[in-house]
Amino acid sequence: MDIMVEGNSVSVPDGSSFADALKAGLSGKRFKAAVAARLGDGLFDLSSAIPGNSGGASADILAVTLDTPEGLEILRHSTAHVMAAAVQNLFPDAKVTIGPAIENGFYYDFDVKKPFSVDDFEAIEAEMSRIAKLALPYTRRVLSRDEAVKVFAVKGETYKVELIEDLDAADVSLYQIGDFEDLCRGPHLPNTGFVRAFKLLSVAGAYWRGSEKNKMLSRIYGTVFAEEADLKKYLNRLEEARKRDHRKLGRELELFDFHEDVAPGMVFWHPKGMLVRTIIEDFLRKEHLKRGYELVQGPQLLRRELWEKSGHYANYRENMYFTEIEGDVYGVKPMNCLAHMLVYGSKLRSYRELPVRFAELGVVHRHEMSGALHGLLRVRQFTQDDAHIICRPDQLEDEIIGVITLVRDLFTLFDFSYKIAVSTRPEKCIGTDEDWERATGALIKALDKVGIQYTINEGDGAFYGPKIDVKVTDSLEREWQCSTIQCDFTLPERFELVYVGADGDRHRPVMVHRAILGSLERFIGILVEHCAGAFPAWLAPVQARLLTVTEAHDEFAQKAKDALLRAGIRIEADLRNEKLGYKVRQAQMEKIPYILVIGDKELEAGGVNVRLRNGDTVGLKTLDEVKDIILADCEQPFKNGGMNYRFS
RNA sequence: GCCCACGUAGCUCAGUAGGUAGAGCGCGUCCUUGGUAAGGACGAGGUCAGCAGUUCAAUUCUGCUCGUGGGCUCCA
Repeated sequence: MDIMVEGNSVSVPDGSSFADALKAGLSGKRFKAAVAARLGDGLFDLSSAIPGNSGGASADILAVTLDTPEGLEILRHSTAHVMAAAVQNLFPDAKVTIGPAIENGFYYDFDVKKPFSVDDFEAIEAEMSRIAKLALPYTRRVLSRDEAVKVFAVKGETYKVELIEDLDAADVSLYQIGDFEDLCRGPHLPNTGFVRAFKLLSVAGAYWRGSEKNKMLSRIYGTVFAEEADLKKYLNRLEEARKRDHRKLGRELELFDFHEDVAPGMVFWHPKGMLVRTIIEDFLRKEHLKRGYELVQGPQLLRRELWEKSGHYANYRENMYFTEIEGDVYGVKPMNCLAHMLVYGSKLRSYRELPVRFAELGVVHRHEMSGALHGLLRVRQFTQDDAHIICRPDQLEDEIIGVITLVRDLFTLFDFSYKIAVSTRPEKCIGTDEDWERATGALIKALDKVGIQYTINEGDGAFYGPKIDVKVTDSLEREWQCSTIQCDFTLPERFELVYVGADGDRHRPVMVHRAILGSLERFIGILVEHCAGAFPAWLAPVQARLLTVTEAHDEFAQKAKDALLRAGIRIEADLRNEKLGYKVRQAQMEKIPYILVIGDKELEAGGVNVRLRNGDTVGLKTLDEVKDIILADCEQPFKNGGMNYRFS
């Protein structure tokens, strides 16, 4: 009995396959809905839908529908095959390499004489559609390695031969659609007919196997979804992300810019951006002092000998700037820890003094590869909200708790979601077993005590100690590492840091490097995208602007401005000889939270008419009321800005 | 660094099949005193990223340099 679709009613008999559903004209979503009641949670056995597959334990068992994460991955991987088939039909010389599903789509790398360009997309997409409409089955066969090598060698697919030769397995699986056969673990869709809502997005160069020693291949990125509507939604989200690009908003809102010709990768902060930055900096300083940190500051330049002692000269020189004068070579600091250690070591310290917490908004320079630079998100000169905690081993856990609490509080304040990972001992490392156990244990216990979820990256720690990394997610769904909390066994050793214990002997302290926002530049870049440039009132460089209807209202506007300035509100008056609509438009495009209009009515009432940047009107208010409204708003960091902001 | 694309007015972009360039916004001056997203007129602004080469002639073609954008991790 076949699947029957009549209007909204669907009957799905036992043993129906995904292919049957397609034949009956069911979409992924409707099919899922139809089977959910029968098999629970949308799971469905597709094994019988795969031609040449007899089912059973050794076969591909697909228990998915297309719009689940598992289903999308299969759809995307299968679409990559369709694209490769299309490319080989159109460009017979193209050699195929690899083509996996990725987070929001798929890619395939080709070796071609002339790299692909977006101009090729139309033809490739048309050929893909043609292949998809044929609903060609994906057929699977298993060959021994030697047989498989022969198959690809005959076709001249040298990359595939290399891949197979590097494999450990005795047998490998191949999947074929039409004439196109690819080395592939699978699983795949029953047939190419499912590939409908797809789009090619971009071309890029990519090294064979990711190594810059290898040949540069031509990569095509694309995406595919179960439904046309899902694809549209995704493309709209990309468009929204482009509107929020911090580089665009940075210029439009006069926050910052770059002068690439004279200082690539280094920021010029304009008054409004500098104000935002200063507000954050002031807040950070206060918050650190509250939590028992002390502020210090070291020099930008330190003699080469010191970098040799720390190991940076041997390991990090490529990324450092150097300058020479009168025969002395100085390194521009790429991190702040050395100066902090010198401050610590300037006198003999008792165990009673510990922990010592030195904080610095430290300006560092790192020579990143030119191709890696990206607006505020990857720069060569940046400011870390850095601190070094030097403590006794028995204090480590409490100190980590303090740092994690700060991480939690700050990201909550800024309305960010974040992910935490603990990286443990790598194979190549220094320090004793005891050191590693205690430090790693302290990190994990601290996270548990604060009650924050985390994942563990086995063996991903630095050679000098375990660490906690925190990543926040931006509006493009990109993850950016912000916080890092690193235990360090090596620098206290190299710099012979000591404290005098209760026993009168000298002991070696532990050092924790930590930054919370990471780099202020990067953080502000992420923040601008996060809130689409509509800063919450407490951060907005201009919190309110007074607009006059005619010059008859200028005098009162001036008085109102002075009164609100004295109340601590960042306010401007727009007294220009322009129409009200013009001034409103401009203030709103600048995303100023409060627009205060003064005309005859307001003059008579002795107040202002309040309008919000989302277009809502609050109405006539006295100056005292306006003051209270704005100051109260500042107490609720993200109520009127943040992700709630919408472009008009 | 490497691959591809790109670099024209402050911004967003058009244009020149080789004969030194335009629009809109912004900016300036003047007119307009106007009630919640653009009132009008006139005007100023460009060594067409930089350096070389080909040519009678280069912003346009070629090469190099600088810079920008998308990528270069996610195992067939």
